[in-house]
Amino acid sequence: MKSVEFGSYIKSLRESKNIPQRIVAHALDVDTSTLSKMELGERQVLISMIPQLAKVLGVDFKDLQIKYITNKIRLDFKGQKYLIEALESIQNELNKK
Amino acid sequence: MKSVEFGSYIKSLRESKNIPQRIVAHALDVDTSTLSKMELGERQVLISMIPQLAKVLGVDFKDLQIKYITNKIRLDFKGQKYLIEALESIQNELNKK
DNA sequence: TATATATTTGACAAAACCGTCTAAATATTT
DNA sequence: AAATATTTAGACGGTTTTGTCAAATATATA
Repeated sequence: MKSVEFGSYIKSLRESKNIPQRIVAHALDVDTSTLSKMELGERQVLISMIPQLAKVLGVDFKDLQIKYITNKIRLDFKGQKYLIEALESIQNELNKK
Repeated sequence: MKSVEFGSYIKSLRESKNIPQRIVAHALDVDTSTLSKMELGERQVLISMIPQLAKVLGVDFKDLQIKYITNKIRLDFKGQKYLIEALESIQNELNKK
């Protein structure tokens, strides 16, 4: 599956700071080929990579995690009629705890 | 990965109505072996199956979709620090549209 | 109990997905 | 323009996931 969205986001972040893939790839412990594919949406960015990614890109971890999650939910459940209700339901559940 | 939650839910639904796997499997166009594994969490239930599933099990589609989505989000993002904020963010976005 | 029905299991091949390697393509610097 | 650095693409083997088949278990019924 080609998802692109989050990949192109981190790519634009990286480019805006003039960091070569070499550096980011090393921080994620993959090679530049894999990172390139992640940026182009041909490989998944794992949620476990968000901490290292935020660090090496010099952005706020919180913001990046939120970006990642919202993007994933948008993608996974695009067009599902009761997504809003589902989000409310899980929020209620989380607020209780 | 063994996720179980939603699988055992539809299994209990099916059993409470005394519907054999044969019927449900046919509605989903898989064989009973696959359905058995879905119920036991050894195969994924696809979101695209929810309509047929609701119909054959005689339950409300809305409720079942919500159940599916909440379960998946809980599973995918368990332990992520800013999940609540991400949910709020995507809700804002959806309410605007 | 014997028989039929339902469910689960394990083996299997097909498909999807992964990260790496190599080399080509592209961009940047000197 | 040449040299260097960066990014992308394709091929590859390895791993994971998939659905089916056939056999093994479990459950229900005559």
